[in-house]
Amino acid sequence: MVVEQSKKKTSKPAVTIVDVAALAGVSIKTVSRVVNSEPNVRQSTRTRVTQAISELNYRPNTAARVLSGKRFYVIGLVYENPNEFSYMKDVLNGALKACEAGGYTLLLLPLTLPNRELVSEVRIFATQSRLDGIILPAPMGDYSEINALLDELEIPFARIAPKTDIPENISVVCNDEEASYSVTKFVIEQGHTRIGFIKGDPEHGATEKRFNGYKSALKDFKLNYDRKLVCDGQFSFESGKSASRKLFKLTDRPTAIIASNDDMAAGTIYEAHERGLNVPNDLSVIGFDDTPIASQIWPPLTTVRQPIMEMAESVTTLLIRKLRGEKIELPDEPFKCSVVTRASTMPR
Amino acid sequence: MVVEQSKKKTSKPAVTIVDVAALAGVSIKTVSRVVNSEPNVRQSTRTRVTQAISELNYRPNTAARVLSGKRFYVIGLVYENPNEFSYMKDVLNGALKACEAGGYTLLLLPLTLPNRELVSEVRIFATQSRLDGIILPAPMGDYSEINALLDELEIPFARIAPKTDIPENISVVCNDEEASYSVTKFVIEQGHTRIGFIKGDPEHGATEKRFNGYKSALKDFKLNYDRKLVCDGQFSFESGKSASRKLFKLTDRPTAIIASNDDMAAGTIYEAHERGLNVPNDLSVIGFDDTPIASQIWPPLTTVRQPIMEMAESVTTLLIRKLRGEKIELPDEPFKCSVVTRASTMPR
DNA sequence: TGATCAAATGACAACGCTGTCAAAATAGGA
DNA sequence: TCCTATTTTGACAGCGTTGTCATTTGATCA
Repeated sequence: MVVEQSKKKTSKPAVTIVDVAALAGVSIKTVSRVVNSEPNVRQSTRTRVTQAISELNYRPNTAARVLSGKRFYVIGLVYENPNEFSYMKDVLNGALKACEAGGYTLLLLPLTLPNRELVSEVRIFATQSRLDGIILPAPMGDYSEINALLDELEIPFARIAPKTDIPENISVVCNDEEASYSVTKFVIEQGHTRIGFIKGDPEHGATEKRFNGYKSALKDFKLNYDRKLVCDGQFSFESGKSASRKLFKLTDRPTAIIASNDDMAAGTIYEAHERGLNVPNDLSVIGFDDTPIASQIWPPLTTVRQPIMEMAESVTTLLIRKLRGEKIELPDEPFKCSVVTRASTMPR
Repeated sequence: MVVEQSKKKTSKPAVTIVDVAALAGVSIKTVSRVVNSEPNVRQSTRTRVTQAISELNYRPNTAARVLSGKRFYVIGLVYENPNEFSYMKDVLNGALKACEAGGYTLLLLPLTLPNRELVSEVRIFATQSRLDGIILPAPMGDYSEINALLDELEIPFARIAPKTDIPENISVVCNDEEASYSVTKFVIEQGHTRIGFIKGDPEHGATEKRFNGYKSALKDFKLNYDRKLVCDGQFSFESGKSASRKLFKLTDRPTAIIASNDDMAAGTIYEAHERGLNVPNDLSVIGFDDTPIASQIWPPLTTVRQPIMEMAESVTTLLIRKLRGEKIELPDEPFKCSVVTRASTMPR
């Protein structure tokens, strides 16, 4: 018995707009109108076309759309390629979700900072990749050269957690200051009076807000603001180590340290171990962001969780809507952070 | 005062194949031949065209190519969306680099495991996203249903660190077994004789190899293989905690524990802290992968570094070459891992 | 009832490239 | 030198969609 092996590429003849038009009994242009939610199509016609589309399981050919129209159906995500990816992981997942829902493709441009080629890298990306819009997670949203460049190229962009304000620009923020206030209040209520604070990278929008929350909580609870208790950091583990080292050297050292993110808090705990300080008995430590490391070190960190993924999804959706020419209204309420209490803090 | 808003999009007239053809004094088809490295173009002609291309800074319009030809210039990356992203971050960066170099776009499909919709999710992705090939990082490369599906759809795929072997299939591995042997040998030479081992997720190809390296080192150095010293894990922090908990309960508990990845090693250290065991004085702990957490916990982990990014880049490049129809030869040498010694281990 | 106007629909070119196939150029051999 | 075989090049038709503009339909009003 001879078995005939088919070598032919079983190319299923993809469903095109022509098939839909034929089934619905209209012209392809009308199908196009329905697909793109354009006006001036009678409701009955629209229904007929919609039915044909779902019956045939039709999906527009992106290449043809791009070639014909002036959109690319691509959104770029320009980000600092971090050592610790958890923040970006959430951004990525949120943006991906929104892109998928909106029929867009997400294109990535990881960058290393600091970077003197920053603007030209973004320029090449923006011009060569044929994209419609760009998402700028912190701290990318605060480089005025990049903003100016994208304005020049007339590429709409949206920002996550920016520091600066740009009128009309799409952005999402969360209530960093309020959250920082809450967590500081929590520490104060646990009886601490000498509370150290490690600031983040000054490029990030969150840095100042978190610091302000700390200060106003101190003020409200009538605690002295001691400048010696505040150190600069850059959000990195290493910077957390060196900042906390300074704090430990103080004659009257703090009994609690609030670090502006989890990596720096981890650095603080590391350094405490090195000096034989027990966390939380000798020192309470607080972080921000609730990254995986927060629950994987010992002791696990009391920290502040931000809904990054939701923020990224929301801002991407807004950008897509804008690209579609829809009327959008910028969100007025910031997203809400929440305090996560774990074993790195205890009453004094 | 009325401000007139310009609505015009300053559309720069993109360079097309026609422009190049005109400048080079040939037909567009010949330009196409040169761009696609097709044969049967005289060297002198080829040079002329190449010059025109670089002079005009011409880049082919992907949409037009896709619409016209039968390639999509898209590669999919199907991965398990992990809690700890560092492995995937390296995979992502490597794949991105190769895609950029090869003129391909990378499309992401994060999946949650276990997932009963696994195959249908991949099917939708593969059929609806119009892609040419797929990268499957571990453990995605070892689901035979997915392999079968992609074969059925005739979509070439390449795998990173697979467990199983598929003839002709593109894949990269590293010398896990050898590395595991080395690190076990290192621990033995430090004087440890009771060495615990926490296995990884059985779905991962690395799991068995790492375990085998441990066993053969014990054998070569005439140490007893004690089954009670071996626990199962799933590569997660939590599984590391519960596995080490079992090991700590043994009457003759191990003085060193090798965990099959850093997360489980971190879990082991966490659990040691909880029980008042000092690492490394009372217990040496070893991880695998050299993820960020390895150097951010206290004590920092002795671990094994894998060149994931290079592996991902290499396998992606191979896939692209295959898609281009080039003759490729599968790598015969595995990538090399290296032992990174830090403070979580000490001589006994 | 017809005239007028807006809404709904359709015909068709264009987008930039590759595949097909025919034509031109070149090489090789008698 | 001419003829044939081979290499090199070009003309042109799609690919599936959207934009433009013309045409048809339907609604409104005199």
